[in-house]
Amino acid sequence: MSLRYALLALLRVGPLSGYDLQKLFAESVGHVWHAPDSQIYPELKRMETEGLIAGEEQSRGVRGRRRVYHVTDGGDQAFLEWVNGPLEYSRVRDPAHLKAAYLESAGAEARRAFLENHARHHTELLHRWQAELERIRSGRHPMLERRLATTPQSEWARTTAFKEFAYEGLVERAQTEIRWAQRGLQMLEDLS
Amino acid sequence: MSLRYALLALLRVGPLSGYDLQKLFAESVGHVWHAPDSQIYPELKRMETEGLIAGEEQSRGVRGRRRVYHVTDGGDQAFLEWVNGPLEYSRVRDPAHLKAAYLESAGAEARRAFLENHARHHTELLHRWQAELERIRSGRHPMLERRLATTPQSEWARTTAFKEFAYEGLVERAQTEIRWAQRGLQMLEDLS
DNA sequence: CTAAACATGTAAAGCGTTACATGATTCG
DNA sequence: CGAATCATGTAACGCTTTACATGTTTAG
Repeated sequence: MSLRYALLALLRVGPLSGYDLQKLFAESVGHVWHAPDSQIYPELKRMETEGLIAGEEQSRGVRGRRRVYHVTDGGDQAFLEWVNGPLEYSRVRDPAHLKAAYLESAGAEARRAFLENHARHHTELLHRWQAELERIRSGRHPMLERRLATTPQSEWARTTAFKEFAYEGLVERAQTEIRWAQRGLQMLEDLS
Repeated sequence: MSLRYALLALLRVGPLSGYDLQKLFAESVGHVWHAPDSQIYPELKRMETEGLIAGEEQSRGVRGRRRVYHVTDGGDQAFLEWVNGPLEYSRVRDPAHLKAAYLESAGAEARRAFLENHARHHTELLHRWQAELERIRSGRHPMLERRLATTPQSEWARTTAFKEFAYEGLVERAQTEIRWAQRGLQMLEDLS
């Protein structure tokens, strides 16, 4: 349900084809909301039939074609309703902590592997998010640049601040997970 | 895919009916993996046809019946493969941080409401998990008690330690989210 | 006798994943 | 001319949610 708002957020900055959108998606919103192409194209179609976006068919070379979408007034309104509306939190469903709770049934090797993997996984995320933060702070973020180009200069600080803030939250979360896993590894040593 | 392992974890301690399981589920594993009854009953059936568990029909009063399930050798093995196997992390999909990244498009009121709600939501989770931790530490946890009853005393410390550890991770995560939201509220003041 | 608790599901719809499928264009 | 990139999907399957659906037993 959030996918369409992620797509609208990108399209609100300017018209894009499904392909461009998908590329841009991967290196911006995709960091907080993954979606494969096979989900993006059908969703764009659905959004068009619902009147949130409109597409124009363009030709590319002799036989090539691409469909460039832009946000309609309805889509803009839907986006604003989403950002201004309440967020519903989904139920807890946490494979890592579920497994952690039953780790005593695992072998010594599997316990260590689990915790090391947890630390590794979140370290990768941490790096990704730190790099993203760096790009935002240094003004080298592709989507943010496009975004600021259509934003009054008086709003630049605010716009950047919210982007930074979002990624800071992700960085802190990753750090918390890494600390937890490392404390777990320490615990394994203490227990043996 | 984790649901069945959560169910197996409970059943491995001792046979239970779908109803008992569902009640126990809500106050133990349900804290890290939510599932409604309408998902539990069909899953039990599927697990039975796959040979992971076996059910015995019991009568209750004149017309009443209940099906009591126990774990088969195959189910036990499947559970051990799960705890000993690698955990696959799902792709990032984070509604709260997605929205946070576009908060500058929201009105001042909606921004504050979002962050306050985020803090409130995670404060509730924090309380739930702290209470759970307290029950684990004081030996008043229903599932853990049943569990320890079938565990050699030499393993009690270890078993309890892993449960504590899992919930500590959840507590720390909730605290991180609350701190983040509160820093965001501070940021709103600073920006205005 | 009535409410709460016991007991067990079905059906439909939505979202997401994975695998499959195809073709055009541009650059070197 | 071949590889990379551009461009767009379909199909099948699985998990989750929500709503609906029904009946029994026990305690007060």
